[in-house]
This record gives sequence, structure tokens and C-alpha cells, in this order.
Amino acid sequence: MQDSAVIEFSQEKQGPRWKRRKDARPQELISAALSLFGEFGYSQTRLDDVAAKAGISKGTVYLYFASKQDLFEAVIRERAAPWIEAIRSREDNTNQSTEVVLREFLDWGWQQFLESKLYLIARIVLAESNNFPHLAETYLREVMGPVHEQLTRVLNRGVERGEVRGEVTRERIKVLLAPLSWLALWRQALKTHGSAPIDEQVYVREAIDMAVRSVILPGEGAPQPGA
Amino acid sequence: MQDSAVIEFSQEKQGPRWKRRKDARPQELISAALSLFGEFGYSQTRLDDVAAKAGISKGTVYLYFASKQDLFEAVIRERAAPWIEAIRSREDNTNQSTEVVLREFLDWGWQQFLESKLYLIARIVLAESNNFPHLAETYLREVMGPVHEQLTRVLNRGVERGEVRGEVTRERIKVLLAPLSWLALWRQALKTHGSAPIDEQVYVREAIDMAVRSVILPGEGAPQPGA
Amino acid sequence: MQDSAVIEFSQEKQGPRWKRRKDARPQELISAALSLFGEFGYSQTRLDDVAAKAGISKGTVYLYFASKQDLFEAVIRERAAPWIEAIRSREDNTNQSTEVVLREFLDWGWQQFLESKLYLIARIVLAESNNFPHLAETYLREVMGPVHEQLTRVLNRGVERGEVRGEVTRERIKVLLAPLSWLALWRQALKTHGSAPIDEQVYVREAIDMAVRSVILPGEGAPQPGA
Amino acid sequence: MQDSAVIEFSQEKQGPRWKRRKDARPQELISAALSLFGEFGYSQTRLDDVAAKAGISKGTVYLYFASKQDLFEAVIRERAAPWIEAIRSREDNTNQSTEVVLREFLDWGWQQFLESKLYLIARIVLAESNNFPHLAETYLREVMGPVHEQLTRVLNRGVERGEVRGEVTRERIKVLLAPLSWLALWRQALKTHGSAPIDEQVYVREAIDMAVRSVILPGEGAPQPGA
DNA sequence: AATGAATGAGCATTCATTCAT
DNA sequence: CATGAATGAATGCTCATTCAT
Repeated sequence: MQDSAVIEFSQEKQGPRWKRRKDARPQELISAALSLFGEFGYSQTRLDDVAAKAGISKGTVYLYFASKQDLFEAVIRERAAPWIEAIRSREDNTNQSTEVVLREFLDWGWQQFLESKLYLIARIVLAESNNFPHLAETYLREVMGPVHEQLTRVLNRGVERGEVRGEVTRERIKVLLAPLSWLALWRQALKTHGSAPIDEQVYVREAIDMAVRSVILPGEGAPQPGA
Repeated sequence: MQDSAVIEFSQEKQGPRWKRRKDARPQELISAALSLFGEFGYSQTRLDDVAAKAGISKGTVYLYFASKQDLFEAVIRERAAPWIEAIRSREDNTNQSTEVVLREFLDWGWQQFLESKLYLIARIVLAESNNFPHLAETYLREVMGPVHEQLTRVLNRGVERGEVRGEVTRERIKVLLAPLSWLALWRQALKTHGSAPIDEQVYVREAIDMAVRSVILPGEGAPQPGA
Repeated sequence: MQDSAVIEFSQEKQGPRWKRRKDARPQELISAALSLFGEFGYSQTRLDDVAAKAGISKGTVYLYFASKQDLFEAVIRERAAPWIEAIRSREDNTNQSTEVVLREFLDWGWQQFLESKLYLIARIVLAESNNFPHLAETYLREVMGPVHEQLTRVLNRGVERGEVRGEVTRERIKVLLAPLSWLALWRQALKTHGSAPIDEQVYVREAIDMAVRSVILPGEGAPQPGA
Repeated sequence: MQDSAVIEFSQEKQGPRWKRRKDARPQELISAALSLFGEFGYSQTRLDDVAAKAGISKGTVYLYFASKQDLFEAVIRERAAPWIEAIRSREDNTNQSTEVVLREFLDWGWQQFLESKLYLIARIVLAESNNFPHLAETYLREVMGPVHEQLTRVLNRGVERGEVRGEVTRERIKVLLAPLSWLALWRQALKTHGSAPIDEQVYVREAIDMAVRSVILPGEGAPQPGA
């Protein structure tokens, strides 16, 4: 992140006296932009509104970001970075059965995803994938890639242990993650415009159950849920 | 002078500046618009380009559609109508086991979805759901609703027959359909921008297998695939 | 008028069988155009609407008039011609006192003006006088000119007879006519948008009285009204 | 090369591309708009031209006025306000005879009208009265209303004093003012397009004389002019 | 650093005019 | 003759970007 060094530095220097500082501006802008891009999409979001939401004037945006597109990409990087870091540094508890590890991973992953607000990003990246091809590519590689790798690792270990069925293909991985990915994309729209809004907790539980049931071989130590 | 000869020659070949195609125009426009909206989204698609793609001039668009938004909605209606009709009029073969019916329904449904080009629509509706709230609502109700109903019916019959596990909740239905829905949204982006594009046929097979494995109770007549 | 010969000819030929004929089209168009130009002004009147009001299609307008402007000018000519003819051919009853002649002339002139619908024309010509300078010029010369001449003649005779006060200047003539001219311009707006609409008959009587009182010398044969 | 020298020289002299003139802009715009609306009417005036005349670019107009119509109404308000204020706050010299008061009022009123440039407004309001009905209504009520009231007061006082003839009706008031109103509407067109332009001073004197002669009863203290 | 006035390219929409039928 | 589909220049308005203050 281009500004992280600056931010850290200023935080050290100012200590407890936390006031709105010019060093905080990029974060505030990114935050405002995330909110508006996430709600209205890239084109329909005016820089005027982003500036207003960040409490600064229009021209000031250009002191921190070279263009609307630059801001957009900064938003994505900013949200993706901690997520990528979290995913990459996660260590599964290998003492547990694969089922438990799988459940914990998906549950934890979903929490991370929500907290990182990446569900907002996902929708825009998808929407704008033809206008900003490299963003879609980056998103798929940087954001989705690590999850795939982790999940692949979990399942391959399960295969070795005889707890997981069949072969671990890229397609299967994507299918297992799809219910949560789908929810990420639609949750805002479902909340606001769905005639019969779904219970998100129930949905997530079902999504994880489904993943488990479709790959975990029936065993004795970890009985299938809902059976 | 050779130049004038060339010009005259070309003029002879040019024919009329335009033809009247009153009946064909709306379809051509809708088709062009679907393609461009689907590719670039609503805002980034200029009516100029739609007209050019349809082989007509800008003003002509307004002979058939009152506004850009009107055209947009016509595109959606046009694609959704046959799909809705197809889904509603489908009759499952109730002689078959629930697993077979389920597989056939999902497979058939995906084919219909592809043919109707609704995967293009889905992405725009999702992207613009906050700018055109009623479209998202309509899409969820009119396009997704019928599939949910059909799938719910299939599974409820399976529950009665003792072939399907547990309770058929709205959330479970959505989870079962999510892998295909997710593919619908991402397939264009995956094709163009995915670093390691997936094999769509494999993915769809996995998606259906996953649905089956997660709801069908193990029985004798219909052994679990991939087991 | 360019079409009058044609019209007369066709009328003779067709006799009683009066049907909508192509020869009547110019008149119908002019009539429709007068109504719409008079209501909305030149720019705000669309040729589409004129055609629709005349019961023909848009393209047909161009069979009779070379352009919108041409139609506009035809409308004015069409309305002005009978008025000019009427004014020019009027013979005052020189047996009467100047007051009576003046009253009769103004009363008669106002009736003619109303019947010719020139009050609709006047407003547009005034409004568009900078966009169509020659129209304003023509209007002032052809439409207003003859009235001035007639009125000047009446008053000059009155001066000779010792019935009219002072000198008959161009300015005085215009002032005498102004109240009726003003009413012509505003009557539509006053009817529709005036908070307290005036009584037109009363106004016209006052306008004529005012003219009389301000130029007729008190005499014995024709006592001042309202005195 | 001499060319580059010239260019550099001119660049040095050019100064900044624009200046910020926040406070002056609205007035400049209103002034430019008044001039163009007054000349060409509402529809035929392009915002581009207004901007150019005000020495700014098109987009800047929208920093100060929400729309063309908004600018139009601002122009009218801006011109009408001082006039209304002037009329309302006028105190007649009640020591004078009604004739003198009447003459002074009309003469003063015409000066005010000229200075306020309301004659430009009047023509547009009349021209657009069907496209902007509320403007005509407002104009009649706010701009013409106060004059009618003042003039009515003057004449009623004259009636009480036995200096003014007959009854003071709304219609008579309008007739008395009509010559000046008419001049207001036509003066631009008469100047530019009139074949024999009138002498405005003479016209105004005649208009006032006519008003006086038609309502003031002959008395000893104030002999009728022109008699 | 911050502001916000000013810019101008861009786009949806209108409508007088043309022309294939 | 008549039609009305098609055209394309024109115009109001938007908004990302620049720059004087």
C-alpha cells in the first residue's frame, strides 16, 4: 500500500493526540469510496460524493489519488491486503479431523470476508470486469487464489487421510466455495430488494454443511451432520 | 479523372443509405444492447454504440424505445420471458428416482439459462441493483423464483419418498443452486480474465454432483456418483 | 397566395361533393400550424404535432412547404392577406361626423382583427422578431401600415372639418391604436393566466372612448361620451 | 524561428486561463442571459451562447443555476424586484392637481420601466406565456399589479376631488397604460425592423397626453394640453 | 496542503429534414 | 401523392479533472 508507511509513521509521532490528520486522509477517502462504490458501482459514484462523504473538498482527492480509477484500485488493494495476509498466514489445526478443519476454515473464512468488506469489492469487480480487466484478473488471483490454495491443501490432506472423497480439482474447489461467494455477491441486493430475505446464518450453515457432505467420506469419528 | 470514376463506381455499389426494417429493428436493438450492456454494464454502454452495433443511427433508437432505461428493461424482459415460460411449463418425469429428476432438472435448467443468455442479464442486474432496485426485485422474483419453486417441489417429493435428507428450506434451495448461479455471474470474466480458466463442463458436473450428494440419502437404486 | 388558384379550381370542379382533398391540404396545414404556433410559439411547435393536428403524416408537410420556416411564413401571409384586403377596400361613410367614423372604424377594425386571427400572429411575430427580422418588418408594413393609413385619412379629414384636435402624427396614430394592439397581444395570456381576467367588451369600449376623447374636439353635433 | 517567438510572447501576455469570480458570476450570467433571452427568446437562446457572452464556459453556468429555466426565472426576478420596490415605495405629491400627479407618475413609471430593462422581460414573458404559464401569471400580478394599484389610487383621488371623469374600472386602467405597454413590447422591433421608426419621446408624450385627455375633466387651474 | 471555481469532453435526447417504400 | 422510418446536427446537462487562490 502506497500510504501505509506514512500512516504508521505519523501514528508513532503523534501518539495519543489523535486528530483528523492529513495523513489519515487516504484512509478516510478509501473508506468513503468503498462505501459508495459498493453501493452504486463505479460509474454511478461521483467523486464529489466521495469527497463529501470523506469530509473534504473535491480537489483534495487529487492530492492523494491520481484519478478516479486510481482511487478505485486503491480501495481494492486496501481491502484485499489484510484478507490476503490473513488467509496466507492461517495455520489449520492439523490435530482435528478434516471435517472439523474444513468447517472451521469455511466459517473463519466467511467471517474474514465479511470483516474485510470484500463482499462489496466482489460485486464491483465483477460488474466492471470488462471495463477494468486487470482488476478482475487481480481479484481472482490475489483474493480468490489464496483461498483456493488453502482449501486445496486441506482437502488434499483429507484425501491422504482417507477422509475425503475423490480427486481435488480446481472445479470442485470452486463449487465448494460457490455458495459463500454467491452470498457475498447478492447479500446487499437480497437484503434490500429481496421479497423474502433469507436468514444469512442459516444459509451459511447450509453452505458449509453442503460442502462437508459432498466431500467428506462417511466415517466413525465425525458423523455426518443432519444425517 | 480517375477519382470521379471511382466515386461513381462506389456510389453505384452503395445502394440506399438505409432500409426500413420496422419489424426487425427492436430485436436487433435488443440484441445489440444485450451484448453491450452485458459486456460493459449499463452506464458504460453508450447508446451511440448500441445503435452502431445494430447498424442504425443514434436517433433511430428512440423510434423504438423511449429511453436508455426503457431499452435496458426491454432487454431484460425479452430474455427473461422465454426462460420463465420454459421453467414454468416444465414437467418432471416422476417415474424416475429423485436423484435422476434432480440431475435432469439442474442440467436442463443450466442449458436453458445459457441459451436464454440470462447469465449476461444476471451480472448487470446484480451490478445495478442499487441503481435500479425494482429490476433486482423483479429478477429475483420472476427469474429466480420459478426455479426455486420447481426445485422445492422436486425435493419435497423426494422427502415424501424418503429419498431426500432433512428439511427443504429456502436457504438450502439457494445453496444448491448457488454453484450454477455463481458460474453464471463469473463465466464471462473467468473466460477472459481468469489466469487458469476452468473447464465449464467439469464445473457443472461437479456442481450437480455436489447438489445430489448433499441432499440425496444413500439408497440402493441410485448409488452415489463418485463414490 | 400560392395555392388559392388551385383551391378555387378544385372547388369549382368538385362541386357539392366536398371531401377532404389533397388540394385542401395546404389550408388544413396552415390552420393547424396557426393554432399551434399561436399557442406555443415557433420554436416550441413541432412539425410532428402540426402534421398530426392536420391529420396527415410528417413527411407530407414537405410536399407543400419547403421548411418549417416556409410554413410559418405561409401562415402569416394567409392570415394577413384577407385583413389587408379588407382594410384597403374599406370605404368610410363620409356623411357621418368624424367621431362616428372613428368609432365605426375602430370597432369594425377590431372585429376584422379578431376574425382574421391576427392576434395569434401578432404575438409570434413580436416574439420572433429578432429571429425572423423580415417578418417583423413585413408585419409592420403590410398589416399595421394599412390601418395607419386609413386612420390617418379619417383623422386628417376630421382636422379639415375642424372636428379633430391638433396634428395627426405617426406617433399619435400609434398611440390611438395601442390599446387595441395591446389587447391583441395579451388576450390569450390574460384569459388563461390572468388572476382577474378583464371584460374584453368593456375594455374595447374604453379603448375606443379613449381614442375619441383624446382627439375629437368638443362640438355640438356629437357630444362627448361619458361626459 | 520568428513564429515561436511570437507564440512565447503571446503566452506571456495571456495570463491565467480563468479567474475565480464567484461573487460577480451570477450577475454577469443574468446580464448576459437577459440580453440574449431578450433578443432571441427563450428557446432560441443556447446556454453555450449565454456562457460565451458572460465570458465563461458552458459548465460554469451550472455552478450558479440549476437549469436553463432556473436561469430564466432568475433573470426575471432580478429585473422585476427593483421595479416592484420602486413602484410600491413611490409617494405621489398630493399637493398637485391630479393631472400633474398623473403626468408625473406615468413619466416616472416609464423611466423606471426603461431602466429596469423590463421591456425586454415583457416580450419574453408574453412570448412564452403558454410554455411557462406561471411566469405570465407572476408577471401580471407582481409587475403589472403594483402599477395598476398606484394608478387606481391616483385616479380615485382625482374622482373624489372632482378632477377625474367617470368610474375607475380595471379596464380603464389597462387602457390608460396600454400605449406605454405596447411601446415596451415593440420598441426593440420598431428600432431594428420598423421601416419608419417612431420618435420615442414624441410617442411617450402623446401616450401621456392621451391618458390625461381621456380622464381629466376640463378645469380652470390645469388647462388641457394641445388644446 | 486544501479549496472549490472553472473547464470541456461526453452523453442522452430532440426534432427538422430526407428518402425508400 | 403519401407515408413514416431513418437520419444526424444540435443542445441541455454531467462530472472527472485542472488550477488559481
